[in-house]
Amino acid sequence: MSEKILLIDGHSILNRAFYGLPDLTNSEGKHTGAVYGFLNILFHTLEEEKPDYLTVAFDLHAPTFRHKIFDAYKGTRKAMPEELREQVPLTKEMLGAMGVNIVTMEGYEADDLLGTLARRSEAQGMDVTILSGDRDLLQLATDKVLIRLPKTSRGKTTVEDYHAQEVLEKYQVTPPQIIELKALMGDSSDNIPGIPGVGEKTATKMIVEFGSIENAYAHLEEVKPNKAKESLRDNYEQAKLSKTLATIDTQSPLEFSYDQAKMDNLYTREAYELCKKLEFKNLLGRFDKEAVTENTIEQEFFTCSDLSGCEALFEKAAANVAVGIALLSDKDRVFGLGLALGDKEIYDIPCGGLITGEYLCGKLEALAGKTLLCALDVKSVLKHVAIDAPAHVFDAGIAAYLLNPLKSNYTFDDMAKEFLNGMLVPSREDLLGKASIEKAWNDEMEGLSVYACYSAFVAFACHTPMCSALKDSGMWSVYEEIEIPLVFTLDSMEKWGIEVKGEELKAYGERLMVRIGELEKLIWQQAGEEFNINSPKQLGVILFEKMGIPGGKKTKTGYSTAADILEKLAPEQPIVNDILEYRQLTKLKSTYADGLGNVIEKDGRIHSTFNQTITATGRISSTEPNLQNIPVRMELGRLIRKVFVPEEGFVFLDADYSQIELRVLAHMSGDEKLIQAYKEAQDIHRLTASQVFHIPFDEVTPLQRRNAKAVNFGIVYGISSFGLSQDLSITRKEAAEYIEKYFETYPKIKVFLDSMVEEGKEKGYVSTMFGRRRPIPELKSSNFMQRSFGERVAMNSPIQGTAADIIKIAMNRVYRRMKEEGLKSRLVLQVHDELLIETRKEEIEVVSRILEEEMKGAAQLAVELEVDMHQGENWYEAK
DNA sequence: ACCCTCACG
DNA sequence: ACGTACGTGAGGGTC
Repeated sequence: MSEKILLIDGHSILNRAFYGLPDLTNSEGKHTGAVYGFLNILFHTLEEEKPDYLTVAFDLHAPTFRHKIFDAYKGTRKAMPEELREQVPLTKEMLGAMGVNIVTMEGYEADDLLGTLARRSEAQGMDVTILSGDRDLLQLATDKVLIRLPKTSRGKTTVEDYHAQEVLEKYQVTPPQIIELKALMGDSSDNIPGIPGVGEKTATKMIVEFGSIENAYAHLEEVKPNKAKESLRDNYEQAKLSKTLATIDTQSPLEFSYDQAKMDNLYTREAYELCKKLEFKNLLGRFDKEAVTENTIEQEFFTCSDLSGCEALFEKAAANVAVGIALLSDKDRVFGLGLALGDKEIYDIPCGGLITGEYLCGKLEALAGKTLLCALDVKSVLKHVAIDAPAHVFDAGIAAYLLNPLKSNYTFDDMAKEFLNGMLVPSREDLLGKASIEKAWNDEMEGLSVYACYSAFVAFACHTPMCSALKDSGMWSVYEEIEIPLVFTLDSMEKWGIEVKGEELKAYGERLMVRIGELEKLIWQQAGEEFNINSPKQLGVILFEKMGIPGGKKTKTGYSTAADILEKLAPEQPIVNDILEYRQLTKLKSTYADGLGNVIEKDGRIHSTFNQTITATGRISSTEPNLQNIPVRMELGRLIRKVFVPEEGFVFLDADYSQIELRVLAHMSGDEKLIQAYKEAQDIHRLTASQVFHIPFDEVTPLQRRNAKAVNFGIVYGISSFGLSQDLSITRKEAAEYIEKYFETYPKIKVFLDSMVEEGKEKGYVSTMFGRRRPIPELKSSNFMQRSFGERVAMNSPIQGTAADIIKIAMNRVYRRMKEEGLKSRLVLQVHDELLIETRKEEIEVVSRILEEEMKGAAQLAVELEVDMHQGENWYEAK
């Protein structure tokens, strides 16, 4: 078999990669997308071609022979965006690091070098493959010279392959005749003039018939159509010039050594380091770890699988100030442990033989009092390891969340990059793909032990820098006094769960189903056809086209059929009311009756997960299932709460803060009038109405009260006249007047809200009373919408976040007191301003007192924190 | 995977 | 002129 050489048109492939792929930047802000794309194309081609020699040709900036014969020639000088230009040297550096042969020559374009090498190699009996994005190269195709043109569209790369035969098939001309075509048609990107009035069709016809421009000129009378004939006659000299310009010089005096072009291992240590620097993590997997990672942390990873070794490790760990731990586990099993004792002592301890999950957890429990246990997610560790001492743990996930609550997840690779001096480590997905821990364990995936080691190491190594960052930003107390104790409070709530009567839930669902069936028939009847009522698309067509209900488009994808829109549009239409009822019932059925039924565990209870690192403001969230959005506003939905019941011998005590956010606002703004209002009245909305509209308290109409209430809400949300007008179905002007009057009544509130926006713009973040921060990058946006959003967020977050801080403090205190006082009652749910306690009947009085004391006493505000409390045999009654 | 709708605070 | 109230999660439809 003959040898093969792969020749690459450097600039042209780089161009393809730049325009075909989304741009990337590394954390230093360097543009790297084109380099990355180039390498991907290179690697793929190498895998397909398996060449013996490899060379990449680049243009130089110096003028070429073409410029000498034609002033206007552009060639490689066409404008290149700065983002791409700066990637050229980077690509060359990368190719250099991989030992790839690069050729350039003054006075010649890359095309000429490729052509020269193609002809020389062909003459030596080699097969040649040229990789380029430029169709001009097709003139070089022969039986032995393959031109490959990668095309990227919509992220997918396909390659067109051309030997001489394929050129003939596609263009009806031979490869050398491609030059004739280009000379006739011209090429605006190279500034090759071509001849006027001749496009692809005419040019092809001419060359197919006459073979060349010269021969066509010789038979000028036969050239058709007339326009082309005249143009060729008038522009013959120009056409010949264009031909010279378009011809690739295959005889350039290039000095070339096949020795240097010989394929060798590209995956060198230098290339690896550069890939790391540029953060091409997906490419790192291509490198042979053993050969390139001599100086990386993975060298310090060891597996310990014998009991005596394990004992020694834990003994050593106990002497440390801190250790990193990563418990490999799922909900009910432990598979192993990652343990980091230092930067150079990182172990994974898989379960097996005498090392059982119980053994490891017992060891960790014993270790907890002696050394600080650092983990990425302490709550998940608590599921297996009985620790109840906040002072014994460090939670890197929570620290990272406080330092930037806007991220969607907190992974160890991100933490390493951010807190360990840009250290690049493989991500969980790099190591395990999409596999769960259980699957990775069962499949004996290699990455699992590496995953354990990295997790433990990053948690360990981040401890010091994260603590410093928390202290520097004034969030240490939020971390230490609120969030870390909360880990244990939430863990306890998750473990207890809440009892749900499955049978009653089922019966409720069946009752809904009867009415849903009726409504479905009714709706279909009125529509005159059967359709999927749950499909907003189909429903839109029925309502707004078939039935001709007036109403415009509202969403990006079509008609809006949201409840508030339908209510405003056609409150009188029977079908609309039926649809709204249908929607309500199907929601109750699918999300609540069925949804909750599916997550009742064997103990008859639902164990939701309370997530501590999700929200931007500091609230917690609840998932699988979400127990923070159980219906309450509508009676039918509210009935679902009857299936949430306490265990035998217990009752529910439900305690909720009364208007906590508005009280927080009163405190933070220091507005005397609002503070005074809270000291005087129970009905703050009525009082607001009376003060804002200058009416005696007793004469406030229900409508005025409703309006005042909406304004109060609006203030907390970061007031805008548009939002308020939407909510109250009034004009924007009227809404603006309400707001203005409100601010006249409570002037310090305006001052406060403005100051929050100001502070946000200045510092880039706003803070709660307790120092929790929320960054607001949108405030710097040049986009009006974005910036306005940022302003509303700046007004809302300190209020919502402070309320979140307060209830978290209360939860921790309630939890601690019930524990310390040896009570059997337990906290089971938190719904932002509400706590639900499953209370032992004989403890009702003491727990009520604890709730009231700790909730009211969680913060000292200028206004009282008022708490409403109810007792019941189920959640419905207790609310 | 993304949108729409709707449940809660 | 832009086109929204703040914060969430789940289910169903659509592509």
